[in-house]
Amino acid sequence: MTPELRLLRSFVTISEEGSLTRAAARLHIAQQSLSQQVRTLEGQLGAQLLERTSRGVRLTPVGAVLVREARALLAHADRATAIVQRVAAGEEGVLRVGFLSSVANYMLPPVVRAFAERHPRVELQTQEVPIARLVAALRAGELDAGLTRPPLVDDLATEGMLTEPVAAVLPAGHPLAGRTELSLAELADEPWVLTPRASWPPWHRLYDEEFARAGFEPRVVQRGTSPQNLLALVAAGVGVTRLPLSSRTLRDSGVAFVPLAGDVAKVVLAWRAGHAVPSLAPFAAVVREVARELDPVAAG
Amino acid sequence: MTPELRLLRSFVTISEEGSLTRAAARLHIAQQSLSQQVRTLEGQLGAQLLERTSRGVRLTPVGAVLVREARALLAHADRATAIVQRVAAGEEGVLRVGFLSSVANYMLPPVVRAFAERHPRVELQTQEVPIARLVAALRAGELDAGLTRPPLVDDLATEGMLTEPVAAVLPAGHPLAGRTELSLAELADEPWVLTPRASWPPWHRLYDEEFARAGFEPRVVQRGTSPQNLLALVAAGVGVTRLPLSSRTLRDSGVAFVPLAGDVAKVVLAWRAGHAVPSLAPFAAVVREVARELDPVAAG
DNA sequence: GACCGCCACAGGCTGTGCCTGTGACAGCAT
DNA sequence: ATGCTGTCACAGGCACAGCCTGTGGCGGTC
Repeated sequence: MTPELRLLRSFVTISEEGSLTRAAARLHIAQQSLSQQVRTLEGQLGAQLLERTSRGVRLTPVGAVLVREARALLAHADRATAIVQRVAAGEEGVLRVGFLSSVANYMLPPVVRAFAERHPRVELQTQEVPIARLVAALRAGELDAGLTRPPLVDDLATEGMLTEPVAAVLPAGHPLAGRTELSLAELADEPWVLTPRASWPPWHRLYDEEFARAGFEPRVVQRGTSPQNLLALVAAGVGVTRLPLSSRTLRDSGVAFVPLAGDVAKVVLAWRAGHAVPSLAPFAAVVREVARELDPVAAG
Repeated sequence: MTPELRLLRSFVTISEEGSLTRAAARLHIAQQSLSQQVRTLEGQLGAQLLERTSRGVRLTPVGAVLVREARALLAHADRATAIVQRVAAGEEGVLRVGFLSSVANYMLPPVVRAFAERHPRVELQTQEVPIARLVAALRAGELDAGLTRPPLVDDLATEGMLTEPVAAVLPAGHPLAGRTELSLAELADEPWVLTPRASWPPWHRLYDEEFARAGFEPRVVQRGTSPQNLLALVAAGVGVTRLPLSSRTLRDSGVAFVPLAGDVAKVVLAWRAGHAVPSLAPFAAVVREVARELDPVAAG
């Protein structure tokens, strides 16, 4: 029968004090209770642990071994609870974060670097995932958080991290490519390339509203599944599209980015509502900070 | 606050069963009690450990870490109690045994060999010590046992291990050296060499009685502190002495051993009364066995 | 829509483990 | 010698931790 840690702790104290009376005082219990604890311990281990004298107690050989083992075990227990508490505090463990391509391209490197510096004991596992898979993985608990773009779904909680300008993307030689700014309405008659509606319906419902507000319904000549894909189609002259200005870095030739006046895109941190893992809070703090550095005005 | 092992054991069971109800059944307690234990655990660690669903429970990330740590800790605890119990059973540990010279010369090697074979996990520390130091070391707890010769003192417990013949030891050319047997009385007029009375008074009081029974008081011409010493004096022709027959092996020239009819010497295992260490019992068993092999008739 | 299995809440009981009071014993000083 | 002071052990009483039973809400399933 394995004794409880409490009994072991008492016994170690007794061995340190060499006296039940003094040990009891240190443990804030009565000497009689401690005497009883020792008897329990001796019963559980089936061996005499103390030699009782009229001037205190002395360890028997078995008692000495028990003290040695108990010390090690108690130290182990303290270490174990410390680990658990660090994990609970989000200071240690694993955090799995999915990034949307159009967010990863400029936020992933600084976020990873800053987080590794701030929280070296947390292993940050990142991956670039399409929106539908990201949402599914969050819901299934396969990812702990995602840096993505709204709108999402009700059962995911979100926190806005960044608001950034949106640009029209035109083939390099397009008549409007030289403009410093455009309104969406000016692109009413252009052929459009957009992502497939099925890739993430909530986005497309938002697009529908925005196009409707601009007074037209875009003529979609082709669908592309990723920003890179869309940029390639634009560069090939298939049509125009609309992307966050930061997507500029994804392609350096054949396309022109012209800011769309008043048009903004948000980046949010998303996680399963009610299932925030402990290290999510520190992570969110780091992302907020990185966002501030990327654009001190627009962040938040 | 460090949880008790009982709570950790319960939690590991819960993680194995994935359900409070089933785990409670396995632990032979009510589901409600187990639920309460988990709440206690969560309170002590300051973190949610389980995700309660309508179809069981699932570990939170912190809970998973706790299970991992708890498993390791519980295994450690089991190992520790096993060690203590082995020590308590005398199957492991250290045993310090003092041997008298006149016992060590023929018993130490077979005892050490047999004990090492029988109890490989007990470290047997042996040393050859004069009788007075042996008794003092036993009383002080510096030795756990001694293989020695009676009489000793009241506060040492003893168990007879061997009874062996005693011989007169004569210089090689002595007129009686050719005899196959002698009585003590026949040596009444010889010059004697014996150990100093102060080396161990109880022995000398016994010698006094025995010499008195033989009808004389020996004329001691010189004192020698060890069997080897006495043998050297006899070989030098200084006088005769009396030793266990087994002391023959201590010197192979210049002396003759002639058995003394009816005279026997005992070897006893001695230890501090009431302070027998656990591995003493196995040790005594081995000594008994070795004694039987040394002399199947006289042992005991 | 009723049933079944899950977990949580509430209240009562029991036994573990605490306390106080007391005794035996050894060492020490008077 | 004889009390005095320290030690630990024994015995009895009490309180609360931790168990039980009864009950309710909630999701999934038939």
